[in-house]
Amino acid sequence: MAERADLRREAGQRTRGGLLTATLELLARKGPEGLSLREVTEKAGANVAAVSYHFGSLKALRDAAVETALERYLDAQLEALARLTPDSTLTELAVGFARPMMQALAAGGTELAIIRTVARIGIDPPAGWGRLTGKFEQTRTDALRVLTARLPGIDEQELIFRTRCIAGLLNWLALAPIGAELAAEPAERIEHRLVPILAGALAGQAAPV
Amino acid sequence: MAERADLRREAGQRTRGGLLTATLELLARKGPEGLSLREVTEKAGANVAAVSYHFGSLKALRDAAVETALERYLDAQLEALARLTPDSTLTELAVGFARPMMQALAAGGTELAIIRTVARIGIDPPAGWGRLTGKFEQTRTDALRVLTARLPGIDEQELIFRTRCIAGLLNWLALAPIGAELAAEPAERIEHRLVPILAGALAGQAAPV
DNA sequence: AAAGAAGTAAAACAACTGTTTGATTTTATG
DNA sequence: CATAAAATCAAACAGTTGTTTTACTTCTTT
Repeated sequence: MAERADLRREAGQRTRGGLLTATLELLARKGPEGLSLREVTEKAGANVAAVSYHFGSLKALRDAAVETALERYLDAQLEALARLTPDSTLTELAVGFARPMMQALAAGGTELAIIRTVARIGIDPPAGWGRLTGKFEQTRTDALRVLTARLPGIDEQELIFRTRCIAGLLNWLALAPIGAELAAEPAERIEHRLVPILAGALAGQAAPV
Repeated sequence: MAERADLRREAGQRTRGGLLTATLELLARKGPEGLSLREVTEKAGANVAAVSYHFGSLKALRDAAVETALERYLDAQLEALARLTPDSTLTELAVGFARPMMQALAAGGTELAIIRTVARIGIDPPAGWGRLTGKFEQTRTDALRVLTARLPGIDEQELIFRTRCIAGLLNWLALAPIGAELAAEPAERIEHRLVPILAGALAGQAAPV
């Protein structure tokens, strides 16, 4: 029977998925280097051989988990940026960048694990971003459309740099203790505090006040 | 003879110091978790037992290296902030924060290793900052003096948060590839690009433009 | 010159790492 | 029901980890 075959496959995919989520959480906590085979399998309730069986190696499992995390985050990011129009403000752009990160920070659990992993690989990026390069660059062009309209006269290269700066700041908040402190507050208040900072960084401040 | 005794001690302190700087560079490259005993000793040209002999354990060596790095960086930071006066501008404050990090980024070598280590422990801070807590808080009060004067009407708690944000951004630049790209440019140009971003983040931008 | 402290060095230690093997169980299909 | 594929499991693999032990050299002091 075909349905029973699917059930069997589901059972197989269950330990496979368990390994992925366990890896995700450990990645977020200890980073790519600190990932241990026994830790992963114990957390997932699976045998050590399951990693070789389902993924081939621990490194392959790690890469798969990282790619999963990055794609989920990029999708959330692109969705938030899709609301931008040609005459969106810098503040709205900042919201588009901050919201996915902040929501995950407030949610905790797997969501938090994902953005932490994304932030970690922002420090030590894997050799090839593979098929996610497109989505990644898409976020940049989305941002650039608003920035060139709101900040004419500033070099496009410079605008890209500022975009990467605020992304870096958000990544830092995902990893460092200050982000955890921030996450204790209600989500809307987080955004209210953070967005002016991001928008200010994007706009820059040339003259001394 | 006393001079000969000193020479002997110098020989002892030489391998001790070699272990420290080797640890520093490896910490900067692989982080606190990725530190390996054999790697350290080979890089320092010392025997594995030297670590136990001089520091007691690898963890103790790591802590000693971290403390050394943090103190050197805090001293540089405090020196830069000491130039601030009651009527310094936000830009000058941003310079005070950015300059030590940027100079080290451009210098490379041990200087770079130090700020990378400092940035890493910003993510995973050791349990007790120990005797460095004072210097650490000093940087915050130095910044606060300028901020409260230039940005009246903003909550002091919020100003501290913004200070930590720009420090986080600088830490991110020390670790992530974007920082390495930035470091390829001449030092004065780096500052010229970075300071407006930091000052803008400190000032914030409340209303949509 | 003898005794002793300070530092170095090679080897062995148990505990861990990721991976593989072979047997066993579970499930789907004939 | 029988057969074969899919999945799980305990056990063992070789390699690495940090630490300790022991012997040895080097230098200082008496």
